[in-house]
Amino acid sequence: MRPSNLTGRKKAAMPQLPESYGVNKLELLSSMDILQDLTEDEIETLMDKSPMRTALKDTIFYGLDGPEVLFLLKSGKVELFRQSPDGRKLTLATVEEGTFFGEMSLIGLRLNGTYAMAREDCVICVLSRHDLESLMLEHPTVALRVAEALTRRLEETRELLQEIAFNDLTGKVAGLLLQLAAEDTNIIDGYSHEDLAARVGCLRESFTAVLDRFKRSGAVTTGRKRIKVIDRAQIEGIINQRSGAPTPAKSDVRI
Amino acid sequence: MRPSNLTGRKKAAMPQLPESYGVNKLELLSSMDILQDLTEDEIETLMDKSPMRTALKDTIFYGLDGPEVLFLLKSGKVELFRQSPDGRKLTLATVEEGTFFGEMSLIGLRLNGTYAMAREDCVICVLSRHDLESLMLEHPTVALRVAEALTRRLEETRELLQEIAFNDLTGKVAGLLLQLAAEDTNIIDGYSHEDLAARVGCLRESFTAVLDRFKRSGAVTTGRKRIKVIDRAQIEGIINQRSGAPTPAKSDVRI
DNA sequence: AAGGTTCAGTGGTCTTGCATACACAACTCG
DNA sequence: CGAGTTGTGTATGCAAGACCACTGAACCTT
Repeated sequence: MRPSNLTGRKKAAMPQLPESYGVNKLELLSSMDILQDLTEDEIETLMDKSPMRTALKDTIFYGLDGPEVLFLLKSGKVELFRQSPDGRKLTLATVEEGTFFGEMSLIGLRLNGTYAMAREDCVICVLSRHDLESLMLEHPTVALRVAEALTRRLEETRELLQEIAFNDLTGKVAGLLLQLAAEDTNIIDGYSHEDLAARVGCLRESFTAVLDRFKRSGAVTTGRKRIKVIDRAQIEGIINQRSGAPTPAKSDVRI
Repeated sequence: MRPSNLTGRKKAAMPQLPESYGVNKLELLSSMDILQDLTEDEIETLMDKSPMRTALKDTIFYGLDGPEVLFLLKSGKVELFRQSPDGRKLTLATVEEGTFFGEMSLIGLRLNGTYAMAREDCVICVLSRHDLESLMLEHPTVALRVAEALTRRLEETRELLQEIAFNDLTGKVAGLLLQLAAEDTNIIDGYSHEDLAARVGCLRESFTAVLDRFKRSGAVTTGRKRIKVIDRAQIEGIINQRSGAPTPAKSDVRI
């Protein structure tokens, strides 16, 4: 079942969200992280230029084609992922509302092999490369925010890279569980084993196997599309024993 | 020999580079990618504020500690890497002259578990977080360039991630060879098997084994710290057959 | 020239995780 | 309610790499 269940998605019989969406467009835009320093007027100007779109849950709305644009995610949740020729999927990042993606437009590239899938119904605002550039040039604070956000993501991606490179599967899964478990409830909800496997780059079966070991040792309990972390400390133990922890490291610091 | 040969580096009996370095400081700064839109005057002002340092080849000049600063690399080559508790090393990126690193200072963080090692003698200019921010706010073009550079790196890191996640070792090595081989000569020079293994996250022995297979099939020839790619096409074939290639992919593009 | 150190090449064993193949449970939708 | 779909649990063989233990060659230093 490897080769792409990406196609067989449910054609949600959900009403197409109306263009205006009934919500204050202004309010939506001002909630964007990178626009937070703009005045209402400035946002309004921007508003007029940038079309507002919707993407239904579980649809891939951006693939290999598509224009060079920056997406501002107003509401919903988007997953960015890549796919290997044999259909394996790797989740690069999950984008939450209030921020952007498609930053490749900054350097005149498309999302470039990366697909974007709505994990929830999404309201998205589209900014052309040109508009984005002038926005950044006219409002340095926006540019600064963009740089900050990009830095944060670069760091996250590096973290992920380190985790994938250093940890064995058990460690990766442990890390993922800790990362995803809600702070308060310690529950991971709405992800299938298949989804989670894609985030650590392994087979679904392998994921299930690891999770099963955790379950047996009492670290988690599971239900359909639901994992509850019981013994956080134990899982942290697993991950620390294998990687990530800052080494004292005897470096010749000298500059 | 796993646990850190990072210590036993050669204490190069090389003359400490003079502070001024005999070269025109102005010229150096204006060769920076992110500063290319500044006037000479502007660069001169900046110049006075930012100290100029040198780092000798093979020294780690930034570790877990250190201040929140942005480094502008004037000349030389810097390798950014992480290390697992058991001493394995993973190279995140190699920074070439004319660009920056230490961008974590933008969000008030240190390099954060990342070490920086000079692979060649380096001349580096240091910018405090505050100076960087004001520079970006006063000169939007600088901010734009920074954002562009960050985007490029994010993309590179994602590419690397995909490569590590999808390819088996053979594929990773193939990708690395293509990436590092000089365009003109097709030679990879100055890296030991140990270095290269660190970049694909495997043991030195495993790297040697893969390389040996390439050698036997006539795709490369080798010498001490020197690999020559003979049959580029063949190596490309290996990598493409396994990953990365854009899938036709039947996406429901709909927005 | 001698001794030490860094590189490169090899063989053998052991573990991990992939591939594959089912079985069954839970959910969905007509 | 029933059929199809999606999610989860297991078993088995197999291959890739990690790990370990050396060998010898190239290079550097004195």
